[in-house]
Amino acid sequence: MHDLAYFRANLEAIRERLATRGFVLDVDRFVELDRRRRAAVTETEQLRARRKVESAEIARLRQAAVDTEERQRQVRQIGERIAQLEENLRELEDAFREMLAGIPNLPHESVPVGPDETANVEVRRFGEPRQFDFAPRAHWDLGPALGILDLERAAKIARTRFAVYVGLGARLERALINFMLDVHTREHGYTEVLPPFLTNSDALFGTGQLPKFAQDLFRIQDYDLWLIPTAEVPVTNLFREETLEADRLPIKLCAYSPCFRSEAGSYGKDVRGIIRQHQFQKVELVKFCRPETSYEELEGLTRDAEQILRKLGLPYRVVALSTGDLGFASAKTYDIEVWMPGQGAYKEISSCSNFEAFQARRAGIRYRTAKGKSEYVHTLNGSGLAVGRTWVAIVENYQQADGSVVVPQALVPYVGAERITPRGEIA
RNA sequence: GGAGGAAUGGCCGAGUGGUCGAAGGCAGCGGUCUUGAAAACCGCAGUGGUCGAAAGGCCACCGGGGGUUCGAAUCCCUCUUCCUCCGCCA
Repeated sequence: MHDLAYFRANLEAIRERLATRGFVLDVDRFVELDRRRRAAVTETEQLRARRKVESAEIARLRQAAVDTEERQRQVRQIGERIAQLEENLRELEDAFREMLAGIPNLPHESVPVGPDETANVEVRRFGEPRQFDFAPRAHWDLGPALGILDLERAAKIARTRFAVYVGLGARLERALINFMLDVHTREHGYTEVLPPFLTNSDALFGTGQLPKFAQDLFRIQDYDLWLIPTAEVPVTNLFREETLEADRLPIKLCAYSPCFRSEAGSYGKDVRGIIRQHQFQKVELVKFCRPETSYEELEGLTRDAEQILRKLGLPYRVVALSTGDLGFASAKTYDIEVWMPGQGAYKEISSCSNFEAFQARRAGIRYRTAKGKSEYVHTLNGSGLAVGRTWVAIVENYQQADGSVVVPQALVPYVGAERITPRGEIA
């Protein structure tokens, strides 16, 4: 959500800026809606002011024992007129708010301008893709062969795009979650939270998933509850409609959660394996900070996420998304992409964004400045990391010619094994 | 799930139909006094919207939504949250 006064005062510049991310702002419609809405507000309020005065007059007259029947009748008519105007105003407000809530954030000035992901800019790289002396296999071959991943039974009990992890496969997933949480809490200063995995509509509006992206979510029947698509939603909304003390900032939280996405419209994309699932596990990093430090905090948050890959010895690169590839609420985003030998490509494993005050305005998250004024915080988040994709990266990068997988050193204490070999836990 | 009670400004707490945006206290800010501070005293102080160049008006907000009324913090309905008791449960 944009700041209304700022938005009105800079319409043309904003229209041009939004165009770089492929959003067409209907300036005429905005101006017209805003004009009509304000006219309705003025008219309604003037009538309300009149009713107030008249009512006070009635009170006075009645104390003086004067008959007020006729006056009451007149004021009743004013009241009826107000009710009509209020209904009209409500419609205008709804239309206006809906339009405003559907406008994406403005890209930060440092974001490369371009129409789509082809304009993304690589900012750094870590490690080199390993040279195999055999043909590396993809995880959808390795997993079932090792008996650690069962997609067929998952489809039977749920549907396609779900997975069952078995034996050391399940253990590896759990090990990664604990490893990531330990690194972020012990070494990077984040506080761990374990939030609800379902949230209400208000929370999803706050972070920007609603109203525009309802089709990407799973909804619970008969309740105003949805399965979270990311822990960003419950964690960012922790402080919804709250004013934080400035000396508490920045607040750094991390959370493990499963994430649920309908993946509507992604037919034919990443259909094999577990790259794209309806349910996956993720450790999320979330920050609340003062506006003047948010870009510094974005660099730090991205480094924190990268650190997991470094410790695991997985090659990756960091990419600055172009204006055309930015998510709805983001002002700037770095994607971290890990090397996947089975697919011969770098695949997104984390997305780290600064939302500036866009989410804070929607969710009403403020802080009190030194002068005592309350202002909106900046919010940031990033995956630290997507656990399922990290699982894939380990299996594919650490595979051996005999089909086994060597466990990265940093993870051995968590997995309790140095190597994953077929065990046949479930036939 | 059932029965009762509660929800007022940063905090505490008055207020059951008519200048109540809301007494009082605490905390906050400015000032007087003081070498300085404290105390005391005086004053200022909420959020959002809207009109206005500004000064300043006006409107809304007493947990959320709806209703009754000329007029609602006050009455009615409903929802939410918290507390007490019963039931159930991990």
